[in-house]
Amino acid sequence: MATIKDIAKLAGVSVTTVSRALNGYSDVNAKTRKRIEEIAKEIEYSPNALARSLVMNKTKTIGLLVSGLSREGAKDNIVFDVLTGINEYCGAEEYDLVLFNTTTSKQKEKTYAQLCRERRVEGVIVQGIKNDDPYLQEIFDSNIPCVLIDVPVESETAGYVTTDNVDGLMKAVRHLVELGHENIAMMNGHDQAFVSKERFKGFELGMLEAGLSVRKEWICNGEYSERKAQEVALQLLTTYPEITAVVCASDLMALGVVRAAEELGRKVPDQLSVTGYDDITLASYVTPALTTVAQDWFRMGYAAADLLLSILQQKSVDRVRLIENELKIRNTTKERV
Amino acid sequence: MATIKDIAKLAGVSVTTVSRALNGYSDVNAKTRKRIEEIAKEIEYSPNALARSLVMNKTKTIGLLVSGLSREGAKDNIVFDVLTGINEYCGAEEYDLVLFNTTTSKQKEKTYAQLCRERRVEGVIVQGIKNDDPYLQEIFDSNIPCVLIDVPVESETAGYVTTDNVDGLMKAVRHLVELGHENIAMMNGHDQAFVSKERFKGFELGMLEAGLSVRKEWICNGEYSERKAQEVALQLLTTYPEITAVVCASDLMALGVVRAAEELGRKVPDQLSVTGYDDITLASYVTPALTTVAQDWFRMGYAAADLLLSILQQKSVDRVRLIENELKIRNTTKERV
DNA sequence: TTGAAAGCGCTAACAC
DNA sequence: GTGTTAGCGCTTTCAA
Repeated sequence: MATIKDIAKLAGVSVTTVSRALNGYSDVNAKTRKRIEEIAKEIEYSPNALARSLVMNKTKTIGLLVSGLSREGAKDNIVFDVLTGINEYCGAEEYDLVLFNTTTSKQKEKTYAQLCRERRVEGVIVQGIKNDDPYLQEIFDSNIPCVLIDVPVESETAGYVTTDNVDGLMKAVRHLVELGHENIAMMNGHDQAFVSKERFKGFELGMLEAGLSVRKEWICNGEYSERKAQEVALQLLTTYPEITAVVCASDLMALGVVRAAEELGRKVPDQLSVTGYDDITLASYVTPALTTVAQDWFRMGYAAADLLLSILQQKSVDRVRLIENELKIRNTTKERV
Repeated sequence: MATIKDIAKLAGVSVTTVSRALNGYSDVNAKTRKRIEEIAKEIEYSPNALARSLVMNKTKTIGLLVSGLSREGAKDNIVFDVLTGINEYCGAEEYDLVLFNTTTSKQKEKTYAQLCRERRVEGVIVQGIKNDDPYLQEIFDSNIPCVLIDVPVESETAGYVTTDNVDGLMKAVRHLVELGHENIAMMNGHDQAFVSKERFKGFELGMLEAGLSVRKEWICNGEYSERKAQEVALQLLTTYPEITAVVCASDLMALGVVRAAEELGRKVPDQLSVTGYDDITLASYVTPALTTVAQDWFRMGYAAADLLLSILQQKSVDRVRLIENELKIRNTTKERV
């Protein structure tokens, strides 16, 4: 593979001159530069990014730590959308992305900081990490520039992007209340997620606002899983048939709840209203189409990359980016009869 | 950031010894090794992969060239699934993945080979590239180890993974024929894809096998797009109401066809049978659930990584990997009335 | 405008 | 077992 040395030899100049010529420095004779450029093209020279990074101490690379990169993650297109957003922004800024490979088994061998330092990534975007992931503490402790999706971490070198989950869930509750519902249950995810807590807060606030009481037995955890939510909802709706609406913390769980209702012979939305959260692709394709709080995952990814690069450039920007959400009313919610 | 030099100084040995100790060579005194390892841990040393790669001429990195990494690609979870499969295999083999950023605008500035050589990736996996993409020729010409998904390229350094698309489509046709259909149309994708040609071949063969004639006017192109397919199908079914079944080259297009049928007041599957291809997540969630030819994208990604690493290790394995497909009979196909 | 030389952090002959 | 030395391909003082 051709190096600047080869070019230097062929052009009869020093490597210094070649380096300068190719990097667009002004103090190079026009003719020399031209000759060097020609030779470079001819011998198909491409700069060795490794060598350059080594000496410049900059890699133009950012790391991606993705927890949901598993077979299951395909159903909600969230991870994918975020990735696309990141990719879009980084592409424009000439940054490359490296996907860190972090199976749980591997986490024991290598710490987060090791992972980052080895590859000398300039910063990291973290997605889908749970509150109890050992890496999270490390992210806190290390001072590697980092942006998290939906996990609140703020520091000199870290920030996060999220949506207003409290408000998002309130929108869902309000909608249900407007439709006359009073016996509203909530299917939350699990406790290891920041967003779960926020969404629950939104539920409480929404109910409070409407003068409705929150019944503890009507709050369940579906582990963000369709199957689990279905199971739990079956139980819930059997025990408390007076429930007329269920707000869910994810679309997948909402799908599970709808299924449970069907199992019990309760038509959605006529005999049960259900709302989701996320607006995954499935939400609008399924029958009945899900009423849900839409999050723009692409924009979140895009914003995350933007924020990270700002941090890298030492810009003193706000460390948190809030992306808007929006209630999409479709066919799983209806007036209480 | 700590280097082996630092360790060497602290341990009072040479950098060579440190290097050897940390890399598990046998010719290091046990005590020396222990001391070195302790110091390394203490000062939080992590090896600089850049420096190592530079001298070893091996990066343990493979490049990913993904065309469908766009907002649209989220609907079919194909890209994501393949990525997951690749990630899974590479993780186990300690390879990292770098996502090449290739917006079309950027392709003009940087050639494929440049992209790869700059980052010194050991090999590349290419997904979603169209026949008319300028990069494809470059992939041919360069001798960078490469594995393509669904594009037949075979050489010393290149291979591909695909499914038997001819057979896959024949399965769909056979199924329809068994249900008594004779007036079968095909909604193909576009001409820039290898798989389109194969699937069309399968259609012809399937029809031939059943003693049915292929009518040219009944073959259309939906550009692998839901909307376009719907548009085209509307036209087709209006002009030729005698058509009782449509086989599609993708699920998304099948969805479009179903929609077109609905528009025309024709119930699927009662008054029109439709088959898809891919078995994307939507396929089984939509109502009616799509009868489709399932491809295991995860396995394809996994196999691609496996094949690429084999090529890298100079193994003289077969350059093509064929993954099985399977007809999933669901609710968009029914006996002709 | 150009070149010599040093050095980024690491590995690997080779010598001791 | 351990150290010396050279060198991977590049950028960057500093001097000419």
